Amino acid sequence: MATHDSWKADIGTLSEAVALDDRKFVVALARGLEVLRVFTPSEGLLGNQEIATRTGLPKATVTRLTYTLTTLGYLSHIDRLEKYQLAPGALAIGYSTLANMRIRQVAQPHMLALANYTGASVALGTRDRLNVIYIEFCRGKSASLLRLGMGSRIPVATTAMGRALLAGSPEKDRQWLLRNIARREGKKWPKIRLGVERALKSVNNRGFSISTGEWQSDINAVGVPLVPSDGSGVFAFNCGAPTFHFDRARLENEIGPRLLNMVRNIEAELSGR
Amino acid sequence: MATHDSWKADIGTLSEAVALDDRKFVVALARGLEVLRVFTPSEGLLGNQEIATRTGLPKATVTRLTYTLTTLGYLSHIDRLEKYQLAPGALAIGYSTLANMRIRQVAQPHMLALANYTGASVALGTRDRLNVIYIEFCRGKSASLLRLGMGSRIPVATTAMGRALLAGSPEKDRQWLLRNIARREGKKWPKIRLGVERALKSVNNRGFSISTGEWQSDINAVGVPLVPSDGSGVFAFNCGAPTFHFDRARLENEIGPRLLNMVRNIEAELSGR
DNA sequence: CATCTAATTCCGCTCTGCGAAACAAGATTC
DNA sequence: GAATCTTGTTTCGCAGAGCGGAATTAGATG
Repeated sequence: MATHDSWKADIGTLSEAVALDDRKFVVALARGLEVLRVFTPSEGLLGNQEIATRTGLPKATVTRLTYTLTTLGYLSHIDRLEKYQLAPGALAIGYSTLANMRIRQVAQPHMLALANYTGASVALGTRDRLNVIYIEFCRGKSASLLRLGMGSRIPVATTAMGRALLAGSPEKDRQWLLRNIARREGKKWPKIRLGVERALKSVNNRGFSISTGEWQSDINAVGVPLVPSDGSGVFAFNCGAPTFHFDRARLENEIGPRLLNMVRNIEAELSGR
Repeated sequence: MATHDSWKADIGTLSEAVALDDRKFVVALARGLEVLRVFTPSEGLLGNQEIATRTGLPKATVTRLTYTLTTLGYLSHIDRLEKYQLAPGALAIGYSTLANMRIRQVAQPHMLALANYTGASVALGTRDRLNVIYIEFCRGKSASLLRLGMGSRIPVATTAMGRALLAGSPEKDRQWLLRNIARREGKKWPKIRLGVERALKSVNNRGFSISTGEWQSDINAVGVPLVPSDGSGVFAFNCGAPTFHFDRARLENEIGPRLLNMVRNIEAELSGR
């Protein structure tokens, strides 16, 4: 096998590292998708060279892949800069994904109600690789600083929502995730680990996780996992606001239980009918 | 070459039909992406068989592709139903795409202002294949019936925004689009064509296109194209409301010019600084 | 004009990806 | 409970798609 297998390190959807010498695995497809993945919200314009170094693929291969992706409308080429950017085709797939998450429609009104009542922001998210992605978001009055919204990516290990997702994931996924986060965080891991373990216990005991300024120093939040019985995935909600608005006591005694209650209602509505 | 090339008919990004026997074209990648595309907002759960018939690919091939996509986190398998659905990985790519469209950030406040002032909904969209996709949306007070929002797909030929996009596209793309729409619409085409041609003239003369109930019988709207000078694509705005709110005269004399003015401002802001 | 750097093209080789057909696993019917 | 659907997986030999090192082109820079 070739030497360009850096993406191995980063798969993380399935429950265990795969045998990648697998006869069923279509490498060309994986590589093409990997090219799309190197475009991130912060890195939106890339040339073939940059793509090549970032993916570890040889230049010639990248040329072919970008050519194909451009032909199909997933990338577009900015002639003036000799760079590529993601094109609407990539959007279309994302929107189809979003449209098929019934949980969003069901959850939205509940989230809105809670956001209005508490004045905080309420979000619904799920996990992709080592990130959490918001798939629905209700801005509270005190939204203030928070530069978040749908599509935002936040870390797994230091946020209330991320920790709730961890708690809701099957054991194998959780192990895999923690292993990889540990590797990435290096020295910071021991401290992070403590927070995670405390949060997992908290979810088991009280139903919600807490993060007090562990990600953004001025934001406190609670999180609750939701695993729909139809097996459609693992989700989590959070409710967060600036620290001066939610102190720890209020988080534990009021907001946490309230968010939990909301999730119970959504859960019932999802499986009922 | 194999007989499974239905997707040829549907490419539509580049300026002219490609030589697909091209040595540079990675077929396996194209096929894998085609598998993702058969999942639409209305068809969110598909089994291998269904995917095979919809794409025209042989079963064995589909098995391999779905296996790969699942491994990578773009599809997830619902065991209970023996079906696949789009997974968060697909979302992530879409969000990265959105995040890199500077036009959204720039346009948003302007759109909001116009929506508030007119009471109508204002949207920003771009094209993917034969559809228009909303990438930003401001709901007006009179939003009422309109079941739209970000990610909505609307037709090209019968909507104000679609027609504005047509007007803003390079000649070759426009030709290609019209040819394909004609083919799809069949008998209805002659009538649709008239509306399109009138709209193209209208954009040239007055700067905006109009659709009065030609898509949704109770919605009137105007549209204005915007082609940023950085070559990042072709976009269009619309401003629409129920017919009783926007009669034709008001559309032509007030809303159209106002939307056009808004777009000029956005354009200036985009290229300036 | 020489010297960068980035993108594309060439081209021969290899191993990937292909797909018909066989196989497996449930459901349904009679 | 044998026979017949339907849907998904696996096998396996072959063809040629995709690969990637190296050469080439195209622009920018000094």
